Amino acid sequence: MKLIKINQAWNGEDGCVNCNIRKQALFGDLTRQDFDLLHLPILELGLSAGETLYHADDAASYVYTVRSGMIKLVNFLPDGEYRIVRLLRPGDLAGIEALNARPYLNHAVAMQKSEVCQISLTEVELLNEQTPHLCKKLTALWQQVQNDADVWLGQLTVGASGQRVVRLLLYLADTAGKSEFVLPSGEDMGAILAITKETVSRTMAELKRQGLVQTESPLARINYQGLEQWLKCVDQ
Amino acid sequence: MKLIKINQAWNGEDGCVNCNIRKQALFGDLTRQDFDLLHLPILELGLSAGETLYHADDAASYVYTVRSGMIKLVNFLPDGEYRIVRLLRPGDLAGIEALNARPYLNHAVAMQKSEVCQISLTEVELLNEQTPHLCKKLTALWQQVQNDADVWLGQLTVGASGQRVVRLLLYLADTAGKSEFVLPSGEDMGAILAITKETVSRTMAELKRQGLVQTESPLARINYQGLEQWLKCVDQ
DNA sequence: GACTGTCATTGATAATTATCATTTTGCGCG
DNA sequence: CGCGCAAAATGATAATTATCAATGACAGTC
Repeated sequence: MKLIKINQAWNGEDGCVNCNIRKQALFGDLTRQDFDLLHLPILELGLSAGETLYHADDAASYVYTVRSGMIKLVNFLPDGEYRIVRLLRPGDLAGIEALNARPYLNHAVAMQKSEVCQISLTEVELLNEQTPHLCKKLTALWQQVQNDADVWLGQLTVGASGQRVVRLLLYLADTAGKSEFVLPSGEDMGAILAITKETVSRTMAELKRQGLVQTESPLARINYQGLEQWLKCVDQ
Repeated sequence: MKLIKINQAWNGEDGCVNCNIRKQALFGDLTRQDFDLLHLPILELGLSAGETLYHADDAASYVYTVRSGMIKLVNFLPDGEYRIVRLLRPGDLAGIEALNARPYLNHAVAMQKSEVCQISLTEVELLNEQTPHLCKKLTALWQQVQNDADVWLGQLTVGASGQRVVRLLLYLADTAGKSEFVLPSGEDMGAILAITKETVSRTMAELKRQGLVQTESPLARINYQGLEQWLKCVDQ
């Protein structure tokens, strides 16, 4: 984990005011005056792929706004297996459950080179008392948590393995905003879909053979409509 | 759905002040003064088993605090199958996602005879602006959403069918606070665990044979520690 | 009390997926 | 440029689970 820079929260060309994802993120609704209430500068951190942002049950002091890349939230099972319960994209907030002095629920690990802003929990709680602008955004971020859980439970852990893989590809394309995106490792895809990496590999191979997916090193490009069609046709 | 009574929010013997689950519920932290800000009385509704509280995508005007019984949140899949994504117990809030003018995400259906309090969304939003006491509770309720999603994704949709059934039984005992509770139908258990009702039935039969579970009409009594042991031993 | 529909149970079989083993590929690093 | 490691791909087999079908239990109704 590497310190990239320190933002003087509002001012300066690298301040929040110029942040390209601020609108969607925690501080999206704050005014100039609100920012003046912040006591500490905001640290921006760089993570390389595989690096851990925090561990479950860590005493939590920060939440993190994802600026770029992708962070996975991981649960470890008693038997050593692991399961990915959520993927965080730019604009998402990691560690939101730490509000009200709760521990982190999961491990947060970067899946790619990523950047996050580290925000002190006490600052968030103070701000939340002194301005009403944070509350709405927090609610929206909580709704996002529920939304994601809904997709996970309703689509990604149901049905045949092929359907799950295809739905995941569509989901990744949706969140990336385009049909080209960084493809998670086979093991990670398995941990998301609750199937083995071998089954993932076989399904991906089949989809490539059908020309619906192309991979190039870490990137995948998918035929979005083709995969949607595939979902409808198969249904088996 | 049947109107049971109308609570004058604070006053009276049937008011919120005397509610046995208020401490954990949405209004748990409100003061006498806060209640005076409420304009409308609170309706208490009775649901019989199988009755629908609201549908996904309904224009949402209310949230509901569960007072007794159990409510399931259901998603329907394109192919007609359904999936239960959460179970709501006394103290839980149904329709929390409707804050900020969002539609309901799921269908809410009573699994047993249940009672809920109907709370107007506009009242919640007004209260939230005028007193800080609601915000903390709301956060706690959101955390509960995430917590449940975590359990669902991390334990109930992973591993062999037997493990899933056992983990669900332990979960139901935990939320009921005792080892005796109303057992969902086989189909519902399947919809929670993403397995078929037949597989559920076979597993339950085996557990009964081993004396770890007893059923009596709608109730089940489990040997909690025995099932925990079973989980450890099996691991297969 | 017979009827009827719903739900649970159980069996037989087919399909799917996990597991284990092996080979291949790709990539970082000296 | 090759070495070595890790991840992916692939094959063979076993185990699990879904599916289909039939039966049994039970509650509500006329």
